[in-house]
Amino acid sequence: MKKVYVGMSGGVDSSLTAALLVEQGYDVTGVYMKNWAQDLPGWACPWREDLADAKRVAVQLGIPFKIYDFQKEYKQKVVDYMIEGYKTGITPNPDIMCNQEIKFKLFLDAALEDGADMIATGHYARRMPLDDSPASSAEPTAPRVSQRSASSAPPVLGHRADKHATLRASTHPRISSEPEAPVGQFGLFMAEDKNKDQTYFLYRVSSKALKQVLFPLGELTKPEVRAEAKKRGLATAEKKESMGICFVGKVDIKDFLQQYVDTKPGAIVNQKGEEIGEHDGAIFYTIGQRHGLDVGGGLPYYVVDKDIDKNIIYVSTDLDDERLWLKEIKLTQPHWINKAPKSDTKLQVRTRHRAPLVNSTVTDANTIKLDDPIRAVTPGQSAVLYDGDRVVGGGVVV
RNA sequence: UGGGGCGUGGCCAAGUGGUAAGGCACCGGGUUUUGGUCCCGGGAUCGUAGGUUCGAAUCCUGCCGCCCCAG
Repeated sequence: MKKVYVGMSGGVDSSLTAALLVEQGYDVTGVYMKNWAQDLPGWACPWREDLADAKRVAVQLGIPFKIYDFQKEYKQKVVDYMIEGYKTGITPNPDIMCNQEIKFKLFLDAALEDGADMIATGHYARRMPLDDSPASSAEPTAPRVSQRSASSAPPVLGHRADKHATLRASTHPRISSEPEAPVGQFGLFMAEDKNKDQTYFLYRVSSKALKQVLFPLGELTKPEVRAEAKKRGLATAEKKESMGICFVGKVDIKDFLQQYVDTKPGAIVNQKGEEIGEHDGAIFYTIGQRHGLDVGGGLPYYVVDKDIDKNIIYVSTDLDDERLWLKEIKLTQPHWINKAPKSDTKLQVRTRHRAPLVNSTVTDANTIKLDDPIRAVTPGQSAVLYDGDRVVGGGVVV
């Protein structure tokens, strides 16, 4: 009987995950990962309730229950990564980091060491064995060498890319790119419920880890999960969705950062070059952002760029501002789940959770040319590439 | 202190006699396992003091403030 350790957060999804595995005959152990337990000014960390809920469900299911304390590692690998990223002017994605470093590395390793054969989580994603004929190779297009599109790249983009590349290089990037895994075994696929699919956050999971991971909810829709949980009388069946940074919760990111970073007021400059207001720290703002600028009158302003060194944020009322619509994305720290795509491979990409897929061409390991421009592609966020339902991999936007 | 114009919620801005549109910002809520986007909801008696009128933000007068022309 396979021994499976299930990450139980105290929510419906992971609760039902555990229940399903028990029913499927696995030897299930529930594990609550204690990653964050600190209150913040004006915000109480719900870890006690979450732990209690997870434990309650474990008791209902009659499975062993454990607590793994990863607070130290979570702080280092996820929170510090996030804080450092913001300091350099990018907009990091802590949840992707959390999956890479904590759930599918630390937790996996700890579980295996503890005697588990596999781990499982309540993610909406699917894992399936790949055929011998690797589905990874999409038909190669015109057999030309990857051509740089220097001409088509807007000057602004080039400038910005360089700027951020420099910034990143000066820090210690915490996202480590996995060595290319051998083709084979398992691929990561979008969930059946395209509305809840969470593969965007999982593209940095290694194929090695995928061999030992189960996603029992991959074939279910959210309403079904709710119904099934209710049918089984799980204590968390009606629990409200939790949102925000995983394990930390719905904290105001600005309030959170202010606990760790000192900032100074700076200028808000519009598309005409006029200073139209003052912000309280450029690191708090991200590309495409509209609210929080406190500048009113006429049309809404959107952040189109920022200069972290000068502490200036650039805004525009022009919805078609060229700085807001990129046709090409430059990546750093690429990570491919099974195999890197060949040059000029046609794939689909998304640059944020739940965003529609956009047809694109991977011209080389770190360049994606988009068929249609994407709004507010943001440095620090990830671009994830799909081949149909299969997650090919992706990288961090530079 | 010669002439002209303006002053509506934090900002922009409709409304010129019938009892305050709309947008932005902000706040609250919703969507969302990051940030962001998006969606819904919320606020003013109209610079001020009088007058005319059944009734005024809308007409008249004084005052205050601002802008332009006045070279």
